[in-house]
Amino acid sequence: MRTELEEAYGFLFEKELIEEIAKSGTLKTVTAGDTIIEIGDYLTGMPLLLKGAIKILREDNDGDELLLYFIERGDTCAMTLSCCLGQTKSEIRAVAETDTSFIMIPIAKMEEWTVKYKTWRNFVFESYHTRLSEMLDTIDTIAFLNMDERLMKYLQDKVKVNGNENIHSTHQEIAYDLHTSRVVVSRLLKKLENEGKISLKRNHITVIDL
Amino acid sequence: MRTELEEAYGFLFEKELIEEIAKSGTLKTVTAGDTIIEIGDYLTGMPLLLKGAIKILREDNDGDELLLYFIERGDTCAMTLSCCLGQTKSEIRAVAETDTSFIMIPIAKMEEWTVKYKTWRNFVFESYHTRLSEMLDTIDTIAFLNMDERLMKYLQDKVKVNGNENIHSTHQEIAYDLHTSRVVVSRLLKKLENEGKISLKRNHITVIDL
DNA sequence: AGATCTCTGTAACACTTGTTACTGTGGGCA
DNA sequence: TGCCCACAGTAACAAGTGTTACAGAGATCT
Repeated sequence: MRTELEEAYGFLFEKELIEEIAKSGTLKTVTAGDTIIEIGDYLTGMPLLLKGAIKILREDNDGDELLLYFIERGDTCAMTLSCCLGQTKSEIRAVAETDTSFIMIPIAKMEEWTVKYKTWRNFVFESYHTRLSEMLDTIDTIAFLNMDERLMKYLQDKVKVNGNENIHSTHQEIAYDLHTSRVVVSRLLKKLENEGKISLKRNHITVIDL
Repeated sequence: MRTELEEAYGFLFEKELIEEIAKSGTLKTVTAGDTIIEIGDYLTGMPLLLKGAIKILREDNDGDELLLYFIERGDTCAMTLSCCLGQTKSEIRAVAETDTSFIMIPIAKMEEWTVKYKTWRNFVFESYHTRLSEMLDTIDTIAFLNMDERLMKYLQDKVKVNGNENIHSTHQEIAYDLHTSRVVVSRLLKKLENEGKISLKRNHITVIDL
């Protein structure tokens, strides 16, 4: 854990803070597909991502889902942060996109470090900033783009966070993330394939050139 | 200014902090319709709303607009906050919804107070929290609701921030905020009128019961 | 191999939203 | 008063997306 912590956050935090994090935090490891946070959960801490990627989902009253964004190494979930500080329930679901490891920081420490370490304070503010930007980006996407463009963006993001042009998803899974129907996804994927941008196989999409 | 400051923030901040705010901040007054922040602006400070309401808009590359949310008394714009701290350009436009007055806080003070006053720190975090919630709400709205439901929500919000059931807007203005076309708005408004929920006059909508 | 199940492809249709075009109307102004 | 202009109402159509239904293809299990 110590090595990974240094690797992902060493350039951000001073030695003593890394030390404190290592001491107070608990290492968690989850495998792809695991639900890390469920909507309505009370959060006991805030996660610092060491390895892997997490996808953050929103759900409406009818159980319809929508992918908000991905979180990667070096990120924390400001939504979580926000929930911790406000002692409110989580408004989002977090699911491991890949095999993932992260450190859980107890709430109490967060406040303490905010006063004690400037680097931590900056990190927290920076996290809020990137999270707000990410949310703006999400809004742009759903407000200004058509479904075919959203799908392309989705595939690009998938390739990026997985570090692999091969996407192992069914059309139905993609449909959930984009909050549309399987048929629509199949239709648009087929179009992309005909344009030579991707290649389709069962349970498996290969991105060629988007 | 002092009185209004006490009124809006007295229950949040201690005497000394209010004092400091009054000393360092500059009072600004704008009239309905004025643009306060333009996309791409570098921000020199962060606004604390005293009176009135501000609407926050997003714009895409084609110049298409979308209303994100309203800010009211006691709020600050976390987006601004975020920009200030990150020293980045504004990603949003802020337009006075009503006649509005606010205090501009210089960036330097923000950092200082963050360390010095717990109440200020909490306020900043709280602002981020409410802003993230607001953004989530916006995402829910555009992702999960149909245009007729979005329109109803919009009218309700308008009534709330203006404190008046009479809305002085043209259909075109509403269409801009909702990122749709004038014809669509007219169509849906007419439907709402037929359902007895609103009454329509030229340049003027009265909300009866939504 | 055959049975079964999940995933994908496709057609046909419905619904919502956006577009174009035209009409009428209310209000201000010469 | 009459003209003009911005605003609102409406129809007809286009485009995008969602829904239903069904067929076939690929994987898995016995």
